[in-house]
Amino acid sequence: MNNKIIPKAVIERVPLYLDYLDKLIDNDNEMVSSKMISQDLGLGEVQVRKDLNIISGKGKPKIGYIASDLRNDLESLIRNEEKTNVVIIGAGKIGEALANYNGFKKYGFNIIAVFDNDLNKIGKKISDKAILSIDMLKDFCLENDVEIVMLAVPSKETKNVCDILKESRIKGILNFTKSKIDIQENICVRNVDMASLLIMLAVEINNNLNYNKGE
Amino acid sequence: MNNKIIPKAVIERVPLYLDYLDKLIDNDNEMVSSKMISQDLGLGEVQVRKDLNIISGKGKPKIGYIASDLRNDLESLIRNEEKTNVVIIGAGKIGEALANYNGFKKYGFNIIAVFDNDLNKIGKKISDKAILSIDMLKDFCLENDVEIVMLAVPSKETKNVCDILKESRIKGILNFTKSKIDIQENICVRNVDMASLLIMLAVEINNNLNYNKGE
DNA sequence: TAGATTGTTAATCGATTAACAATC
DNA sequence: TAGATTGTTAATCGATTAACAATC
Repeated sequence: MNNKIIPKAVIERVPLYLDYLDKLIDNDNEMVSSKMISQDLGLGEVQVRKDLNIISGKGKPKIGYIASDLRNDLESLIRNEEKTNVVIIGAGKIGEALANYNGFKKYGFNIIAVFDNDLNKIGKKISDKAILSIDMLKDFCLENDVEIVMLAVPSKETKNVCDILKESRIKGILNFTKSKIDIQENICVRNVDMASLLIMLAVEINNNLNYNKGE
Repeated sequence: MNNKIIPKAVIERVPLYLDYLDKLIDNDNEMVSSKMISQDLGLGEVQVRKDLNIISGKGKPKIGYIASDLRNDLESLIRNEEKTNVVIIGAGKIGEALANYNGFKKYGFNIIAVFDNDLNKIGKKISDKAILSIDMLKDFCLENDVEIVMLAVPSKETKNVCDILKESRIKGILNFTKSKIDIQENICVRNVDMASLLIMLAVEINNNLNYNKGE
């Protein structure tokens, strides 16, 4: 269907648009225009127009977009299936926070299990999600069509887990470990590192300060 | 001193370099070249050379960089003071995960307290850090020179907290809430949203798949 | 028709990459 | 000196913005 490749810069803004539309639809707004969105989100008007055109392209001059249609097009960008199955690997602090977080469901992400190798944790639950043994990871993924893995294990475990994942037919990894993921097999990887986020903020702050002090 | 403005794209790579140098120094390597770094991190050679030149500029032809000097220059990008004081606001799942995470210290970030408005939590501790009442937030920040705030409260609380923060002389906010932070006052904001990260990964996956199916 | 909003084409800006000159 | 690595200048690429034509 939609076989245009979507520029990376646009992808970064998809969650923003989705969220905005959700609120709009909740408030019973039927129509929406690029101008509205751009103003409310603080983005450029042309930028939004261009983004929406790439993503949906169903805008009508003078009228704008039908909010629910636009939402659908944004959503179909995220997944083809009814639901996207996700598992969390690592039942430590981060894994637990992820399992408890309930903002994923709304976008069709279904967290169906948590994996760990700690015998004290296996068998227990985190907010309704069973903690299973890493030994079952591969079979579980294959049987349940798991598409995405959130990886939150200690760094030294990363390699082992990745070896298992290679054979688990998953499509993407959200990597919360410090280790670089070295997987070919056409698996998408996005790294999330709390310390990095803090560092980037700090550098921006210092830049900002130096700049304001005058050149 | 270093009053060059550092491009955003370079800032994104600073944590990567820092981490790489840490490992290198741990293994007693004294010297390092752009080529080494670019190969190990999978980046372009010229890109690394240019980045390091902007960040440090102390490279010597034929020799390369002194690893520890380079590390220092990267670190001085992060902060001018000895330590950067940080507080966490919100002692929920995310706040807790952040407080427990101990990867911040290494880069000079000092998490000195957690704030919440839940009387059941105030007075307790999360891994050594006291949970204090939000009422004390402003004074605490002023007295302790808090530079950065990690904000992990329920969305509806965001506005209130921001009003307090405006008067707390902080310089940056790492925003884990869904709400847009509307603060002028020269405060840097970086938004972190778990759902967004997952969405971006999912879009990339679908893009990738469509692309591979041939145009 | 007139006005508002769309999509598109061209210009600008910033980041990456390629080519090369400088130097320990 | 020759070789390796640096920093810099110019070319390319991608994203944003500005200007405008198309249309409900």
